[in-house]
Amino acid sequence: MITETKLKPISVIIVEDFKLTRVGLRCALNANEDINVVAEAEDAVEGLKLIERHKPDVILMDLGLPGMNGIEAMVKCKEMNFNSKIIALTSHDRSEEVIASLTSGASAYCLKDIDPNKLADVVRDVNTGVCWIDPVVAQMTLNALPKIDNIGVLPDKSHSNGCVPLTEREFEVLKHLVSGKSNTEIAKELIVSVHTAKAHVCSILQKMCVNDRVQAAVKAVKEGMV
Amino acid sequence: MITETKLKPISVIIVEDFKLTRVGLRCALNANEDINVVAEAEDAVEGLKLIERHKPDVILMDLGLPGMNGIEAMVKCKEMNFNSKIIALTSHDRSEEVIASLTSGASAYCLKDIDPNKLADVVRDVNTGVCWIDPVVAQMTLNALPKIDNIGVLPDKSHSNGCVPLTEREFEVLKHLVSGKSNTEIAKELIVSVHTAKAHVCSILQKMCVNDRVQAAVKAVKEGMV
DNA sequence: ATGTCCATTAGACAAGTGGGTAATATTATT
DNA sequence: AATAATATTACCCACTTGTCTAATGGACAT
Repeated sequence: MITETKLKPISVIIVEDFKLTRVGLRCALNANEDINVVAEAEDAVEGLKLIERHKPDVILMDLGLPGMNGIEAMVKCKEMNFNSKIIALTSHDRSEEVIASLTSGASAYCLKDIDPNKLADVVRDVNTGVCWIDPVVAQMTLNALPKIDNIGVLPDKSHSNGCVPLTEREFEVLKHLVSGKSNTEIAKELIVSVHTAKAHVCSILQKMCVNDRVQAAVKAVKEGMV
Repeated sequence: MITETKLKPISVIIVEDFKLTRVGLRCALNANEDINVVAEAEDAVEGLKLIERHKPDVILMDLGLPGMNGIEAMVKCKEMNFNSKIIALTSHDRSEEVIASLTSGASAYCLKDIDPNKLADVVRDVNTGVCWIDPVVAQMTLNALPKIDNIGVLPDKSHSNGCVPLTEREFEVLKHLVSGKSNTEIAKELIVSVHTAKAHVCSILQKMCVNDRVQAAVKAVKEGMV
């Protein structure tokens, strides 16, 4: 059963300047038991405040906002470092806007004429980490990806990163490592001895199959495990 | 759920070498009234023949096929120019594999441990043109998108590297640094002494306003200067 | 020619790093 | 109750890193 029945509902914040659209979104989403719109904002500044206060699971962000636009807002939002997923919502289908959204923190890109039920599905998907892109702009987004030599990509040697998962603690250490902290600083942060920090770093390196912390940091950033 | 009322079902072809997985996929999908698995293949060559014959709406393509691999198969498939949507299916989460799939014609990337009901949803989504990417690899895919910060869409990030520009040589060193090389290795690569390499690294750190090479590497990756 | 910037080299030094090995406590799992 | 995994600490050792001062030659501009 994937029905999220008795779990706590997905909390959502809507940032959208048109009142009518805002009401529409709220109604469409609140019609679902597993989704709960906890707040709404009509501009980015207000939105960011609400996001900071509520730390929602999912943020519906209109791109065409007055004042600070949606993309700037998403950047600031990501800087706050909650784990909120962002759905970019717009009526345009400009290529740069799509790419800019997705590289600025959005996990999904929806056009406003999306079916309300479908939108609820997207909210659920995005909440689990899925990347979802509207049909109208999907192809152009895929075309923007850097081309890689297709042949030889599959040595099928299953290993790379996923094989040995990091423990929670190691993951915590990794985050500090990526932010450029030394072992001593990491130790201080986690309130453990330097020896412990070193031990964690050491096993992180081995599990990630890299030789030093720089490689670990780069790999972590590139693969989005931060 | 969105019940696709009495329209003709979505036709699907499965290309997968493991018989058991194949059966599992077929059962999981055929359990849905609006989805109809019309054919199955256990290798790419056979798969392409079936695809040509049936012109399915959606193709489930395993990447780790014997002989011609799934990515090659997708390229050939796209060359046939039917409008079939492709879902890449694999158990790996290697970054290059994901990108290669999506640039070779796939509209979706699923790991094999996906929930069967979810897979049916993905089939429906993809059939409408959506791009859908598994949570495990979503972030790394988004990170692979080209950064576009010179367009008016994005906030003016002059702080990034604009303060003090790196020289060509330093840039060269930075690239090696990001790839995880030690000063000794960088020196060997550039055919200079270790002292030189260290000197370059030192000025890179100062120009990038960071304290150590890890921070430099992370910043370089995040801001797309590599 | 003079000054400035860059690339190169060098020696020295304090601090940090990564690899060993090994021990103990806590926590799940069986 | 026994086992396994994880977190924690410690010590030692070779090596790396980042900063410092200092020197040399090339390029480019005023």
